[in-house]
Amino acid sequence: MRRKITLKQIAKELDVSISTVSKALRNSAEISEDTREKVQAFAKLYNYRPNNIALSLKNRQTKTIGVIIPEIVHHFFAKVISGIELVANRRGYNVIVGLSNESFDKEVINMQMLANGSIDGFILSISKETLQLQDYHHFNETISQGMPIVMFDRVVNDIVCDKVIIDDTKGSKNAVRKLINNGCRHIALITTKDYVSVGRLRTMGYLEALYDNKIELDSDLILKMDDKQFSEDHLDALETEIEQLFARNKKIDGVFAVNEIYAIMAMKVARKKGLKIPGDIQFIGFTDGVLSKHATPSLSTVSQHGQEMGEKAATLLINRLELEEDEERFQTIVIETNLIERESTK
Amino acid sequence: MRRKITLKQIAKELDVSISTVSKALRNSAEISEDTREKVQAFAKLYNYRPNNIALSLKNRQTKTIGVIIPEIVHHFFAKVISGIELVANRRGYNVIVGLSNESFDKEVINMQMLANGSIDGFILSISKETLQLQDYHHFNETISQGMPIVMFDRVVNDIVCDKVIIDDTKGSKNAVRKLINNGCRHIALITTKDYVSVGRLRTMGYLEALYDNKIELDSDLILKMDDKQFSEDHLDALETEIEQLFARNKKIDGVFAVNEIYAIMAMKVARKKGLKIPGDIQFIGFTDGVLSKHATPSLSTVSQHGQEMGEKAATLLINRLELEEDEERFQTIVIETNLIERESTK
DNA sequence: TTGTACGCGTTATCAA
DNA sequence: TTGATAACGCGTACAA
Repeated sequence: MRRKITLKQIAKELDVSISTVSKALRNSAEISEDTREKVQAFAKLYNYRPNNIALSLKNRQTKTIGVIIPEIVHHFFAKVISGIELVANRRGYNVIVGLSNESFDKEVINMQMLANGSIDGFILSISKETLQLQDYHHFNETISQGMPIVMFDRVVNDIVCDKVIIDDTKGSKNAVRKLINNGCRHIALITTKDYVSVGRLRTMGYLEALYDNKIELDSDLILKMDDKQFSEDHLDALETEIEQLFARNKKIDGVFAVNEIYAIMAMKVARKKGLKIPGDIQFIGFTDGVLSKHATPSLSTVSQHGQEMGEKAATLLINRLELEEDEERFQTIVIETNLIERESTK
Repeated sequence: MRRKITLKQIAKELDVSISTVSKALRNSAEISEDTREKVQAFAKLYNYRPNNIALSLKNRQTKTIGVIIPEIVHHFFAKVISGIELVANRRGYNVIVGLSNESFDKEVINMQMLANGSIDGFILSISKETLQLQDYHHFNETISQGMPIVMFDRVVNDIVCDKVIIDDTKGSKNAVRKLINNGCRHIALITTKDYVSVGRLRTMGYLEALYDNKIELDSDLILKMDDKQFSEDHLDALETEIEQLFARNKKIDGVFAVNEIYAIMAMKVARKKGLKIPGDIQFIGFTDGVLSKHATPSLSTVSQHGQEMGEKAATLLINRLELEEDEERFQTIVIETNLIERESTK
């Protein structure tokens, strides 16, 4: 099992110096046509490729982007990665993925692992546990070491870096307004605890829409789930909670959920109770997922444009990496959401 | 924006040699307690971490695994990655992901990018285009350069390497047998063109089950889709094809589909025609996905155990990487499938 | 107990 | 036109 061929080996075989080989391969004008051809032919024969690691060491850059996401088995994050990959590869960068699994410790460890020279910069979405603990030292440390970070979707203001987000409040406000315009007056909200930034913002959108339309807030209609991750247990608990929500609010005629699974679950419960969708009750979720599209009835959702988010994030990061001087101004790009109307709304 | 601190800088600050610093940090007995403490304190203060790139170059190993998959926005592949990550991180490896997007060229480019020193070995699933072209030179080249490959799910016999697969034939045979036992006699098969290995094998399972149960094969019941990827267009075409399938076979009472989306689509079409599930017609799909679980009715499927596949693949690869001598025997691990019965079957 | 020298693979600079 | 040398950051065998 032979090793990959190196400049040194080529040089030895051809009885020239290493630097001659190096120059010949890079078509340097310094080298005679003769040697150049000889070297290139030999290199081609043995399928020579420069060693990336050595180049990284020398150039002090790895041409690799580190991506940390809370969970990969999730359509939205998968889409984002897909977008990052697209831009990164086009601009000559690799993408390396780390999973935090919604855990603070794993997030920290994963970042340390990558920050020690493996990558040039991070693109990440903060884990729920980190958001809850509000411990952001690892981000600040990374940044102060000169490694840029771009955050997407789940971000916090405390950290000074580029960000790509959607207007969660506006997106959910539009959704709830749509329900109201469609005649709903008793709209339930299924959301997460407030430490999840996107959950909080989407809740705000719900409140604003009610307020704008002079619909009185009924806190009994709001369900805040405490989810670390979508475990099986969590789903069961979710179902029970939703059943109780329906039990104590007989007049619910609309549901807005801050993610796909909550909405699907709510539809399931409603259907079990014999409610007609969208006749008796209408539903809107929040995400990009396949579940929404293929559910029965298909679910209207606020689209997050995950792919675009990934592309924007990668562009932001690479631009910063390739900037000559330190550009101090950090950007926050807000991606427009749009409401995809399907069968769950009138 | 300061750079990461290096041994050299510490040495200079403390006015000792680089190797002294290196040894002190690694708790070498050679170094006096005095200097050791001094160095360690300083290093801690400046948050010193050895540069991975330099270590990779020196040790001639990167402690990184390259994963190439055809498509990340896909529950099964996401699950596999998740499994790979789990094992890899536990054993001190990073995971770097490349997407082939079902394209031969992208697969080749991505592999070349990573093979030049960035990683120690590959875990991959072959793209559809590659399977169609039957051009496997890039795999053989990689292997002959001493870089191990572990293939999963979509594999080919021509390549000598470790593999992790499921028994596709057996899995689908069981599924179809289940339909037969449940009383189905006119079972449609929705599959892919034969160049997709798993499609072919699953088709075989279907045929075997029919044969074993002395049910005559009706080729009109078989639909072979030519899908490069699950684009929107493809889905539309799929729906049309399925409608025609139902139109020309009035008596269909069971459907076996080689993936989730085909099955869900077929259910949708059947429901549109007013058929009761599972009363009039029963469905079984093939995969791990969320769609199946949350569909209405929920879809019975052959579970592929993607997470386990990833774990096994990573274990296989890392074991080989850490083996002293070249172990020539290659393994093919077959993961058991099992039928998850949900509401789409009796 | 500490320091020097070397090598990992590459490129840039300077000398021959 | 070619080659020697240094440097990227690290660890280690060996010398002091």
